[in-house]
Amino acid sequence: MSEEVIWLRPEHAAVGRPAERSRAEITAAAIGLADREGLDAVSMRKVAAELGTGAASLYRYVANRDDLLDLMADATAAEYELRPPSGDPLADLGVLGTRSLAIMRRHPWLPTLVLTRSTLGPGGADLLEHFLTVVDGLPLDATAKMEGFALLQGFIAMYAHHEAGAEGELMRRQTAYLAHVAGDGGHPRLAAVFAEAGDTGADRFPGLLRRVLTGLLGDIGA
Amino acid sequence: MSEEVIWLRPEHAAVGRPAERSRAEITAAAIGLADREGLDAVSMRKVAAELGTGAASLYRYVANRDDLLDLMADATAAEYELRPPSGDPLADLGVLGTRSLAIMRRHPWLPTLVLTRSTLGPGGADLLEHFLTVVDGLPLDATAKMEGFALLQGFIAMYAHHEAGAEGELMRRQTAYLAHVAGDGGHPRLAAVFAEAGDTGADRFPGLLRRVLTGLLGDIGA
DNA sequence: AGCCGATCGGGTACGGTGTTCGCAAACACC
DNA sequence: GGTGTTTGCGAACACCGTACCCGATCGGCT
Repeated sequence: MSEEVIWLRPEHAAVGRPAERSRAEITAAAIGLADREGLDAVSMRKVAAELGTGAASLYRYVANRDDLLDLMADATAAEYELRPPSGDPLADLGVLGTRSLAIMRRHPWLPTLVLTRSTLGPGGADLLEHFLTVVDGLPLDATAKMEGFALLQGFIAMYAHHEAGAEGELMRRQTAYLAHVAGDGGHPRLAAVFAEAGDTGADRFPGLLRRVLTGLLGDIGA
Repeated sequence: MSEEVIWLRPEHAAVGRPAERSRAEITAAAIGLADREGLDAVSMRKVAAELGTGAASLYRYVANRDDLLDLMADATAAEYELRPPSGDPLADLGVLGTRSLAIMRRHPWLPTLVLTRSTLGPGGADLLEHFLTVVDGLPLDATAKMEGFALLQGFIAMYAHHEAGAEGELMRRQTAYLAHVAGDGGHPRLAAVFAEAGDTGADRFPGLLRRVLTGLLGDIGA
């Protein structure tokens, strides 16, 4: 029944009783739920309740929960506003990365999905095509371009993931522990880092993004 | 009860009935289970069964399942064989990254944990200290060094994660879909990538690692 | 107009999960 | 030897993803 990715399976059958809902509608409900209460709240029952129906009904639209997560992740790609390349790949990738971060800030659950199951649907494919267009002139082979795309997406997801958890309880505990270890005498460099501290509110993203990009492009066009 | 990270809580009480097991023993059982059957198989019941006891008993050693996952991830850091810096940071980071990849290949579940909850325990702290020692002479501020550590770990986890799933069913479906999209006429660059193909078995890791590292270190010392 | 074939809707049920509660058992110490 | 404290762990709870089944509902054909 589900031997292929969901986007290769027909959404509705051609004959029989017509469906009352659509994949898009269910995806929207799931995204709203995740935005409000986090990814763990996206259970089949809760999404179904959001639509005023029962959990079993969702399986008419989606083979399993992972399919739904894939739909959610791919749907966010519609929030890009892809512009034709300007001719300056580094600048274009900077803009692309910034947009990506903005989207992930809007959907705090997205980094987790990107990092653990990076599935590409129609939206992801369009995004990938755009990326390939931007890096078209660069002296990179096909594999390197694909690696670049994955690496860029992954890096931004990591940044957003970290940023989203920065104010959370887990991060508080982590720094508390590292501070503890830094004071045990056996980790002088770590202690030095804590001393230098300097958690100035400056946004580190642009600089980091540039570093990653220069690494990606093989230090051309800096 | 569990306001702090598990490594800041005493493993055993000083008085009363002595415990029959240890965190290390439980961690080892969980790691064995994960190595054999994957991370999803690491349920409290299954881990307990591995030790010939009941699920509830584990909660005397661990506050919840996430604590156990943190213990597992940190325990793998013991598999590093950290050597004193040679004076060539780029080379040292190269061997460090290679070791990291080897460990993640041994424990296919590790990348997921590193990517989603990058908690540092005693092992992670030692690793971080080692990293800081290696990059000590470089003209980077404290924040940049910490970012470099996170980025390096994250990148290697992504690589290992992708590599582990390369032969799997999900990846097969993904490429099947992308091939389908590449043939729809609307994604010429993607089609070009498929045409260039060239999935030669060459190991891409060393080159990729070098790229990421040069990006990290601000293109010094290449 | 009426039937028929096929799909949809969704209640119910199954097996599994993380976690809490409560109590009996086991030890260290006075 | 009693006592205080901790551990071991079966039972129970709430929730999860998912399979099954059957009545409801439609389009197309006769």
